[in-house]
Amino acid sequence: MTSTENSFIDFISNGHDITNDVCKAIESKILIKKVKKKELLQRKGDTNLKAYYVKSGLLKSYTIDENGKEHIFMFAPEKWIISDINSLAIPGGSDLFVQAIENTEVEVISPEIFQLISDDKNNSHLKEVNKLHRRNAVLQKRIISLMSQTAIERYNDFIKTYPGIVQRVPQKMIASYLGITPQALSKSISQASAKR
Amino acid sequence: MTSTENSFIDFISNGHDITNDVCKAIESKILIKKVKKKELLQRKGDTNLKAYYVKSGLLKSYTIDENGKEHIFMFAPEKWIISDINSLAIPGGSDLFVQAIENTEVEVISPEIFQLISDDKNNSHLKEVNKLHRRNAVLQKRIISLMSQTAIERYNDFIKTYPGIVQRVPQKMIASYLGITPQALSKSISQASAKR
DNA sequence: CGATAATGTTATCATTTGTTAATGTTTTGG
DNA sequence: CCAAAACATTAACAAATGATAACATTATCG
Repeated sequence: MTSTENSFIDFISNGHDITNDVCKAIESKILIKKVKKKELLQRKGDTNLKAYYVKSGLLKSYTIDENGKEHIFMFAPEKWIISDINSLAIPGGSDLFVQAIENTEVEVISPEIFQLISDDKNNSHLKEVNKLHRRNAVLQKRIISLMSQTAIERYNDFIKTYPGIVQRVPQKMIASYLGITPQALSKSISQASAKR
Repeated sequence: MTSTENSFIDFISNGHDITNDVCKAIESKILIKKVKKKELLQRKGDTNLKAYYVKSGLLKSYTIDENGKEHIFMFAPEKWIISDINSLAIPGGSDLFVQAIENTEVEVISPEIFQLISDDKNNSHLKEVNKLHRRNAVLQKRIISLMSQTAIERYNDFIKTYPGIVQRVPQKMIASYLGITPQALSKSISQASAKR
């Protein structure tokens, strides 16, 4: 990855050997989309799942439980990919909503594009698998964190894990990400700073 | 998968087109290991990571937090694969311990075996990726569950997700999986049954 | 079998987090 | 700039969960 990476092709080219043919085939299928703040890219239950490479702006993926409460699954700032492609392998469509927090420009990546990459014999598939493993590891860490840490501890970890995001999203979203109410987070933060 | 699947080869052959050569190469590298109850297959921090296909018995993977409390990440009964192969992509070695709950027979799968599968051009790599996506989806569901459900709700889900396991593991392990103390689970269960 | 360890239950009290509501502040968009 | 919406904070009380301890039950293994 160069420091100027700003496209899905750059993103996956990192460490991959992608043939020029495949590269062009992919580029021809990638769609650029601009979404405004609060606009939805994907709804829970959607079956035509896509992935989104964020060129600029900020997205979130989240679920809404039976009580109508929102739970953010992840944030995706510039150069991140957000998707619920998982759900391709699962009946019932997407579990998640994807919505723009800021005005955002994304590259829309359809499942067929992943297919192209996988079909490219010159490409080292291990890299793709490796990325899935990394994602897996992130999820694993988060589960363990949810089971073993208190909300304020998770908050402090969050700040380290997503530097800069705290400044860009309302605190209630961070609470949602942490799995607690905005009130509880506000309380925790003020108590924690009072101790110092 | 046939209903008599009882090996890693059977497991990955499901839906894959594996050449006979690769198949034999894999088989020659798979090691069968018997572990007794409470025996450790892997320790936190281990760098020579393996995956384990469970032929019989029952394994758990777990972490131990700063307070010495155990948090179970997953259970693996017969025909499941347990691994922290994720951590291959992450510095610092494994996050998890893997230990036998019952006397267990496993096939030890080293990373090079995954390499063999990935290098087999006749094999549809998408299937491998698909499995990772499924695993991903499971983790995702669990995170959402941890954020949005109460302990007793997670317990009821657990019973559905892992039928039969409730009978095979001590309740305190289920508590650990759910992210609560054994006492809290005992309380929750008795309260829930009292309401009926 | 019998001693020991492991597990499950119950109880009490503390802590964390949730719920609801009120209020003040900030942001947004016309 | 102004009105409305979104957000943050605080408070009082409820509910869930944790910590600790005591005790009962069950499993293990020599």
